[in-house]
Amino acid sequence: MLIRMSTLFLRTLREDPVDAEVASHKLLVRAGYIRRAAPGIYTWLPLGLRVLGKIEQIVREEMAAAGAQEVHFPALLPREPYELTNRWTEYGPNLFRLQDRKQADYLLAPTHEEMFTLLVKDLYSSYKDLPVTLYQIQTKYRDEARPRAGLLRGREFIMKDAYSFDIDDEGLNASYLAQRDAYERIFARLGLDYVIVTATSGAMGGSRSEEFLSPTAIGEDTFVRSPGGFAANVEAVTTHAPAPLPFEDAPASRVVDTPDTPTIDSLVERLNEIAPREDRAWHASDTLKNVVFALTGVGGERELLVVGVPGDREVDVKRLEAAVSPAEVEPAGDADFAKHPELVRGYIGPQAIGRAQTGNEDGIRYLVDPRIVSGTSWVTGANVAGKHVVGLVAGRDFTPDGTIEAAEVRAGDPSPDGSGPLELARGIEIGHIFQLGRKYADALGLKVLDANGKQQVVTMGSYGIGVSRALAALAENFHDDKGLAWPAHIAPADVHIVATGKDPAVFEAAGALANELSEEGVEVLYDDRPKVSPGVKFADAELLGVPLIVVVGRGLAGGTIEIRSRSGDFRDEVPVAEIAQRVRDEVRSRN
RNA sequence: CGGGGCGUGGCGCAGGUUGGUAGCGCGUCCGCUUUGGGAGCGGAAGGUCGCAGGUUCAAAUCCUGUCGCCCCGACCA
Repeated sequence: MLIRMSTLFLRTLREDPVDAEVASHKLLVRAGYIRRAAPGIYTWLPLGLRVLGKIEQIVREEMAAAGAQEVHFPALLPREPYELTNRWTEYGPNLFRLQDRKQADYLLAPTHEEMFTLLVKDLYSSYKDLPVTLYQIQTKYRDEARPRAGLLRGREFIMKDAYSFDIDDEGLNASYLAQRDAYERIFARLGLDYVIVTATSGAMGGSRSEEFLSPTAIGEDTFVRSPGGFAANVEAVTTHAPAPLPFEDAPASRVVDTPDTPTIDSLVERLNEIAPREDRAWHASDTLKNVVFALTGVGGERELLVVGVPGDREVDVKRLEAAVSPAEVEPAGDADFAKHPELVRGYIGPQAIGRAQTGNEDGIRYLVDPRIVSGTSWVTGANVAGKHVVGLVAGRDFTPDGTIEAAEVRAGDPSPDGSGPLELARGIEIGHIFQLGRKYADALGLKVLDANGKQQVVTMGSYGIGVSRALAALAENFHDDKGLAWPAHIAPADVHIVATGKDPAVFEAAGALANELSEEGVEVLYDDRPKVSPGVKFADAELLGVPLIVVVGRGLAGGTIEIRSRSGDFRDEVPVAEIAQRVRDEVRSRN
C-alpha cells in the first residue's frame, strides 16, 4: 500500500481548532483525520478511516476468535420493538426520534438489544441452537445534552456491540467470560492501557457488569482502586460498615437551641460555642445530615426518600441513582415540603421520619449510610426550626428503614474488600460488558424449547466497545506536543517516507524505496510533495504520527538515508543499500 | 436545564464604546528565488460581517427579536 502525500486528500492545520479542549480532539482535527460536521458529529477523512479500519479489524479478529458472528442491523429502526421494552419512553430525550412521510415513528438506534433479541427469536427455537453470540460494528446515535471532547462524547459514534444468548446462567457466565477475555486481548493489541472495574448494571438490568476504562485525567468516569487490586466504578463501591457499638452507657440525648444554623458548617461552629465537648471539638463528621429526594418510578409514581449521611459527606447523586435505579431522582421541591410539614428544612431529624420509626407503612422512607450503625451517636435535626439534638443514638433513639449507598466516595476510604485505602482516578469508558439476564428476552418473548420440551426464556449478555472512542483514547494516550504518535498496530501506515530538497535524485531514491516497500506489503505514506520545505514536511510527519519516519535528503549524496522513530527512541543514518531491509526489520519488530 | 462566552473569507483573529467603500496572520492560486525544521519577494482569488426587523443620508458597528455554536456544571446503555 502506497499513499502519496501529493495527492492525498489532506490538509493539516497549523493552529488548534478553537472549539477543541482535549488533545485527541485538537490533534485529530489538526492532523486531518476528522472534521466536525455538526455538534458531536464528525466526518472521517482518509487517514482517520485507515486508523478506524485497523481498530475494527482487530475487533473483528478477536470477536471471531471468541466465536462471535458478525451481522449488521440498520441504524434506522421502527418504534415498535423499543415500545415493547418500554425504552421508547424510558430512554428519554437522548433518543433520536424521527418520522417518515406517513408520520410513523422511527429512531436512530442508541443500542440494539431489541433487534438482536428479535432476530434470534425469529430464527432459533431450540436449546440446541444455543449458545450463540452475535455482534455488529455500527454507527450509534444518542442525542447527548452536551456533546464534548470531539470523538470522546459524540452524538454519532461507532460501537461494536455483541449479544450472547444462552439457555442457563452457567452458559451466560461462559459467554460473558469469553467476551471479557476477548476484550482483554483487543485492548492489549490496541496498545491501550485499561482497568477493569466492577460497575452497576443500572437501567440495563442484570446481575454482573464490568467497565473497561482507559485511565486518563480527562476521563469523564471516576473510579476507585486499592493497593490490593480492587477496582470499581464509584457507583459500585460498597461502604465498609463498622461493627455495632454498645449504647448502654451512652448519655441520653438532649435538645439544644441552634438558631440560624441551616448548614452543617454553621451548626458545627455554633455547637463548639454553646455546647463544647471536653475531649475534642465537634466536627462535621459528628453530625447526621438528612437530605430529601423525590423519586419517580418507572410507572410515574412519585415518592419521597430521606437519605441520612455523615455531615462531612455529600450525597453523590449518581450513586443514589444507581442505588434506586430504575427510579429517577431529583431534589425535593417546595411542593414536597409543603405536603410534609414534619420535614423542617435544615432541621430534619430521624425521629420524625421513616416507616420503621413512625410505624406508618405509607410514610416517607428513611435510608442511611452504612456507617450509621447501631450505637453510633449523632448530632442531628430536632424537627423544629432552630433546634438540634445532641447524642441521638442509632438503634436506641431512632431506627432507619435500611441502608443505602449514596454518600460520596473519597480517596482514603477503606476498600470494600479490605485491601487498603481507596484511590480515586479518572478514565474513559472504552468497553462495558453486562450480564443482562432475561429482561429483554422476557419483554420480547424470546424462548426456546429445552431438553424436556418445555419453553425456557433465554438469558442474555451484552458487550460494547466504543470503537471511535477507543481511537480517541489512543490519540489521548499516544501524542506529544508535536502531534500524534500511534502504536504500530493502528497507525495509518507502517512508515512515513519524507523526500526533502529539490534534487531529482532524492525523489528518485525515495520513490524507488516507497515502491519497493509497498510492493512487499509494507504500508507506506510517501511525502512526495514538490516545493514543500523540509520544515513543513517534518512537522507534518510528526503531526500525523506514523511510528517510523524515513528521510531521504542531504545524506543521499554521501550514500545514506535517515531512519528515525516518531517516539524519538532512535535516529540512524543507514547506507542506501540497507535501508529497505532496515525498514522491514523495524516494521516486523513492531508488529 | 443553570452559568459563562462567541458568531466577520478555508483556519485563527482585529474592527464595534465614537456609524462613513471590511482588515491582519495562516492557508490557497500565479511568477521568480529558496530547500534538513513551519522560507523570501511580487501579484491574485476568496467575505450576504449568523438571520430577520428597526433607527439613520449611511449599520459589521446602535436598537429589538431570533437562530446557532463553544466552554463549565447538571445529565449521560
